[in-house]
Amino acid sequence: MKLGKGRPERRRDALNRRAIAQHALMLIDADGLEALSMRKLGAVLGVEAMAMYHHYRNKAQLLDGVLELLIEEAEPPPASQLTPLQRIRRCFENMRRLAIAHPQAFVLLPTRRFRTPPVLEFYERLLQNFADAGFNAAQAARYFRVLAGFVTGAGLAEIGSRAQQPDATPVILENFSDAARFPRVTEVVPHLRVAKLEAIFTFGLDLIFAAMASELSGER
Amino acid sequence: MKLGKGRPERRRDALNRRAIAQHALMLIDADGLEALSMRKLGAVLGVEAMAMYHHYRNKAQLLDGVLELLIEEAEPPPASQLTPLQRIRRCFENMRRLAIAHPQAFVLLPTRRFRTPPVLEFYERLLQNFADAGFNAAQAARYFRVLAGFVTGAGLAEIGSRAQQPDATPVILENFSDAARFPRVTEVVPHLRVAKLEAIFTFGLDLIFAAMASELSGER
DNA sequence: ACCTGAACACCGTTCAAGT
DNA sequence: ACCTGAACACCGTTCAAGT
Repeated sequence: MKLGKGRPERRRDALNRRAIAQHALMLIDADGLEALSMRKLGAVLGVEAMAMYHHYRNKAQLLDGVLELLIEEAEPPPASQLTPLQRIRRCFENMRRLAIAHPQAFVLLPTRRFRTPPVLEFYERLLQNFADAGFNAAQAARYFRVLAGFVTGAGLAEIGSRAQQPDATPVILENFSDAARFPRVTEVVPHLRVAKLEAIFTFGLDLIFAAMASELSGER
Repeated sequence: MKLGKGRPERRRDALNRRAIAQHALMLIDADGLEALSMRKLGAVLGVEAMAMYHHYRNKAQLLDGVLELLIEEAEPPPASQLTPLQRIRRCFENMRRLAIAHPQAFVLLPTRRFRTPPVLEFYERLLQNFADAGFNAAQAARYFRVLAGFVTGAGLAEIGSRAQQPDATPVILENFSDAARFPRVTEVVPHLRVAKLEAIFTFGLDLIFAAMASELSGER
């Protein structure tokens, strides 16, 4: 039977790399990175676990596929919009949003190396904005590293704050006696509540971008 | 038989929380966080896997025990030494050293919440230095978050760079044709080699500490 | 080319039992 | 109190086989 009328559908739209990665991300969002298994993923996709090995060499490469989906959401605005510095800032603000939107998957961003073409293409576009802004390669490397370090580190910390209650802090103070035992922690913790984290993130970005702007204007 | 002469030794010095965590850290350092298993850890300690459950409720709490060992190595200098700002800086420089000394375990620092007493005590001592420097609680929260974010994020990135070759970069450019395809990445990557990372880290810390000093001197 | 199914060598954790 | 040993419900991945 060729392309006849009532020909049975190919499983469910056939498997492909992107669909597999998308469902993996959904499972991670729902149950956490550790809970992702090839078997559960297969069950969600209506397929045996081993079917995925035709599309990804192993689980590590599947996680690289998930990373590709994440960085898509951090894409800087096109070169036709805003100034280069503003585009760079948008990109890193998008990364913070990523931490909030995918708290369980976000750790892939700072822990997996950039190795697949889509991720390298993203990196290329981001670095082009540094060149457009007027930075040479050494300056771009410095500020990229400082920005990426701050944004990913702050993102992970913010995830810790948001993990449990909506107004949680990254520190767990169990009972009231802790106020006497940890007075400095007790007074600082209210200032690290979820509602205050965006202002702190902005504060950190302002600090770094002020240095970038002043370097570009030759004030150093 | 009570305390007689030739009484057989208690297994091997008896198990305790610290010894278990220390051997867990050794296994993580050797084979990675994912490779740590209760069974392998038991084998190293000459004991069944289940013996550890008498000292830690589960594997997650064991990892909190490993975190306690890590933060010991980041301890700020005592209040009798240096200025408060210098003591804070030393503490975060120690954290970077931690990333290099324990690259496979370092991710525990930004991903696990501060919940056990030894970790909270460390946090209390670190925050006391912010108070000593003259920061109020809101300022301490801001700069702590910015510093911790930058240091942990930069630490994770540096681990990626050091992962493979001694002069590796966090990006993998497979073949020469990539230079044409990713020109900006190609020119920036040499500036992110391992030998340059300490200078970039120092650059980032300088930037943040300059802002802290200027806020303290009332220039804002 | 794409998927299945059995098999291998592992996991964390429970429970009941030993001393 | 501290540890063992069997058992349960899982893992990632290999391999040979199906279509």
